[in-house]
Amino acid sequence: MESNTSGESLPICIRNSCDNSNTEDETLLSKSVDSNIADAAFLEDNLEKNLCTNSKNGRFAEFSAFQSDVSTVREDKQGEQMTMDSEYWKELQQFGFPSSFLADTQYLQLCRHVIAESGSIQNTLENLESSEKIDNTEKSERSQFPFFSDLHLIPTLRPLRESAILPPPSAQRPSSQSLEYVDYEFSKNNTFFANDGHPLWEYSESESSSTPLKAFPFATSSHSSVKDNETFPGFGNEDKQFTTGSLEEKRRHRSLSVNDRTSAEQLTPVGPRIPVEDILLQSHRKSDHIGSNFTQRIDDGLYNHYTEKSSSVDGCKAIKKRLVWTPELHDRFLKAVNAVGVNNAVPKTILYLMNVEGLTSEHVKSHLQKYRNNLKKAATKRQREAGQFHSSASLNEVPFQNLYCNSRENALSERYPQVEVSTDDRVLYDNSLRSYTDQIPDSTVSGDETGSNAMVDNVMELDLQIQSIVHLLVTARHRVAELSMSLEQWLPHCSSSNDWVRALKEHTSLFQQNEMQLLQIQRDFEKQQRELKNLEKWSLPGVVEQGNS
DNA sequence: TGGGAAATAT
DNA sequence: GATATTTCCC
Repeated sequence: MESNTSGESLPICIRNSCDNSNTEDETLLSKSVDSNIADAAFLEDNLEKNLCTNSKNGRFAEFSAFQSDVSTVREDKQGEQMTMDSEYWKELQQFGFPSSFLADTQYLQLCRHVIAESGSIQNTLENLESSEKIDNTEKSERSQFPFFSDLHLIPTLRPLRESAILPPPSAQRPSSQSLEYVDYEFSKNNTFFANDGHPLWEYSESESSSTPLKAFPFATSSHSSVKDNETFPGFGNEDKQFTTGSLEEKRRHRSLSVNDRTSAEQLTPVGPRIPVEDILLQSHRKSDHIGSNFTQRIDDGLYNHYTEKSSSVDGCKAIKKRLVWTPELHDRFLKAVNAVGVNNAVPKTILYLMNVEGLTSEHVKSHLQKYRNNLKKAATKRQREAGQFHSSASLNEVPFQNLYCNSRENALSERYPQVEVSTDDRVLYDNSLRSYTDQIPDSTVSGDETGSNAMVDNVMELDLQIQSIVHLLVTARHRVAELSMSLEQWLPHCSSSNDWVRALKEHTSLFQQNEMQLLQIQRDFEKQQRELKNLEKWSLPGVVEQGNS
């Protein structure tokens, strides 16, 4: 066997031609397995922790009890299989467990599964190593394991999460509540904090799945004092406080006390931390405002560039420099928009919320225009393609589809989809479930949005986490599969026929099967993600591209 | 002021 | 030629 196609013909992932000796190969292989396990363990850990806190918090207190119940009932089935049984999950779901929670749980189990599988491969590998069967000379000829050396594929959870699409802080205001919305930060435990450290919400005790979270209305006391831009309705000019000094401390929570216009609702508090950023100022067109001082601070990095064009005169002529919407700016913009809801977003408000020095409502206006157009475009496109996601049938048990993507298609009809999201867990789950398994009663959506503002956000956050995890899982599994494939190749050269070899082979095929599924999952997943991205961040503005004329 | 669309700049 | 922004109009 060896004679033939030696090294190179060996398919698979040979990424670097290395000439490691076999021992090295083995080591690598072994290491790879180890790291797979570690990765999986890491995932498990995180998930578990997460679930733990949740339940500790009472959010899903009833779950454990329930679960143990169910599991005993289903003792017959094998633990693992049981978890893969979508009926089981449906059942749980009907008991009111939020989808995000169930999904977390499922993934946790998947992780365990991966660990288990990795573990057995490792064992096999160990056997293999100890086995005399492996002839050193034989081994020396093939070095197909080098590729694992540089596979630090598995990213850690955190970075992934960070790169995940941030859920728009949907700002649907709870119609009847006066929760204020603020930029948040996902914390490790179950409390969410605003950027300034103010706790926004946390999982609460309420058992009802519909209101698991508790939002902390800000310390209202504080806001009144806030005064920077004060009631935002008033600020008319763009000259915000140049007194940058204060920014950092700026209370991000400036609540606008109440709404201005539309009576009603909003307490649109704050936008993001409003540090007054720096931007370059542009000299405006002829009508320059206020004199000259446009501070032009170009903050490193952050803000953008007003591309200066006519370098010549500046003050006078209508030199307006073109504002480039950097990702940072756009990000703020999105936050601001989402804080109020696209439908209520108007330049002035956004401008206020963005709190960027030097930005004018005109800038915002046009950007908003573009934004809306993009949303419409995306929505349209989406409708067209509707119905593509559910492919991979086999994955019923992996409900990672997202959430706000297909949920409430209807509501969106009114143009700005993503922001419309105002649902509760249950709804999300129903929707996602529906797409995979049809039927399942539609729960009434619109019902209560009360206090779900924060909850919705939380759900989104959790869903995001799940997405990240799925990603990790897929990657991890993929890696394991890769590993097994190479093992398979190696096997034939090991002329041995022990049980472990057989077992290994079995594992191998198993993994290959899994891999297919996973790929499918991943594909779907990515697709959804793309869609989501489209809806949510349409395209980043000029950003990077540009150059060239 | 805000929305929308034409005009420009990149 | 396609986009991103700015202007112009209502």
